[in-house]
Amino acid sequence: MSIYQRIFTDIETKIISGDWRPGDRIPVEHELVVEYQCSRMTVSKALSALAERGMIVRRRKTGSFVASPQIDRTVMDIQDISTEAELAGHEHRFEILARKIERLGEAEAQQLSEPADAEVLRLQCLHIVDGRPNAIERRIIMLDAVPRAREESFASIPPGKWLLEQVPWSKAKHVIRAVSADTLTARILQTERGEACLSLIRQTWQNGRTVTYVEITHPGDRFQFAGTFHPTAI
Amino acid sequence: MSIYQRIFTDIETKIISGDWRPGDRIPVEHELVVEYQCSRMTVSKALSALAERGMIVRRRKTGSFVASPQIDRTVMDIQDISTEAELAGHEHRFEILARKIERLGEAEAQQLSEPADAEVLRLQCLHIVDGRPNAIERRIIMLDAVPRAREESFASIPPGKWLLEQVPWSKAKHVIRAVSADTLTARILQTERGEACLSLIRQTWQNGRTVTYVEITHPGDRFQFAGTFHPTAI
DNA sequence: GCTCCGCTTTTGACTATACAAATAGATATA
DNA sequence: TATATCTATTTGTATAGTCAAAAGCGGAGC
Repeated sequence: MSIYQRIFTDIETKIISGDWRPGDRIPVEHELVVEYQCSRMTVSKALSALAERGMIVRRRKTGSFVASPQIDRTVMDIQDISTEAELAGHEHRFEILARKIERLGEAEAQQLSEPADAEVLRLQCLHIVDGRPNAIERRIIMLDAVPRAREESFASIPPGKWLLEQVPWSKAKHVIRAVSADTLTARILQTERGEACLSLIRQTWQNGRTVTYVEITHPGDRFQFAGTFHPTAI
Repeated sequence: MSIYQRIFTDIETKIISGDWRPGDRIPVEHELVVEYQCSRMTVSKALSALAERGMIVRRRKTGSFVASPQIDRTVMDIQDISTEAELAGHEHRFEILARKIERLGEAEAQQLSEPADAEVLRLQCLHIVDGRPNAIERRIIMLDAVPRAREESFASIPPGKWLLEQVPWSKAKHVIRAVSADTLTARILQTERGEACLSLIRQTWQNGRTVTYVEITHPGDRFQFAGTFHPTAI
């Protein structure tokens, strides 16, 4: 493994593991030169690669810092709902519909590849944009991975945003599907039973352990994902 | 603009414009050193950046070549349907349901930001995977951008794949939605009217001109998009 | 014909150095 | 006090080289 790859993965590991958190300053190039006994060019190459991936930001004179996670730059701009709505200039609020601590059932445990008796926090949350229901969020938070969730009421901060602050820079897997609204979902989203809904499922890991599993269901007539692929801009 | 940025964008432009096509060999580092009057490191930096973006592949001894387009590495792995099905080990075939040359209507022209009287090839194509309808593809090809489409019957090659060969490395915009199947769509996809369907709309440009506009509608129970975000692997 | 060996080309990784640009913070000036 | 200027730090870009690894190619030997 080359030196710059080692520097890259070492720093990436520290960020992904939560050892270094967003805003933390990472060693300046000169310090890494000493640590790895290599030239500044080599360090610079590793840091530039990290910067291009959006994991760190670099500023002259002040140094390099762990960036704020964006959940996903590779799978379109799927941010947490509240941030997304605010950026688009919409008014966003949310309601916690259900919140309970349980143990994982057999089927779910298998689906998440987690032990069947793991303690989880199960949340149901309704997102309302400009006064209309925009999404229903069904979430499982693994309590052994995020013990602080046990005391969090999510009264003032939506679960997705809260988790981003607690567990930054994790791995995630996404699935996007179209599903028909069942009776309950339709009632909550104030739409028709059978209405086409866009469903985003995301499972998030940190250090190989599942952190959260969430399904976000949007009414098809009020939501879409968009992404522009422009190869330009270096 | 720095030298390596100039090299990067110069080559990118040649690829995006179709000047250099997939498989074409691009000048070796030494030639670019002479052309741009710079050091090899600078050339190497530009070419490595292009390689990391997947636009070129580099091989020792043989040189660097324009890569085959993947449509989109940034917006999940949305390839053309036949390639995708084959990779997953499924049997794929397709039927052209309709093929006619028309002029763009007023509404469509506005939607595509193209002149209202532009000549287009309008296609409707059914994709069948493992014997079941998997997608209906409604496509518009701008004939001034791809004149050769006028003579192509698409009997043996699906339109998406054919276009990839004709117009490699373009810009694209994607929208993913959930829609309810109308009567016609439901009949073609052999599903129920009102059934949730996953719709992918893609508009593709080259040199600022629309090349094609396509809506691919999948039955919700037979299709999903999946993407894993793994920050690892340099 | 076939296999193995060495030559050559091309990329990959790295060093040591240089200068430029940005800018936070200290200092000097009005 | 407010503003302008200087300075030191850190990153950004570039040079001119070295050595290494991969791999195509041709020739020697069988």
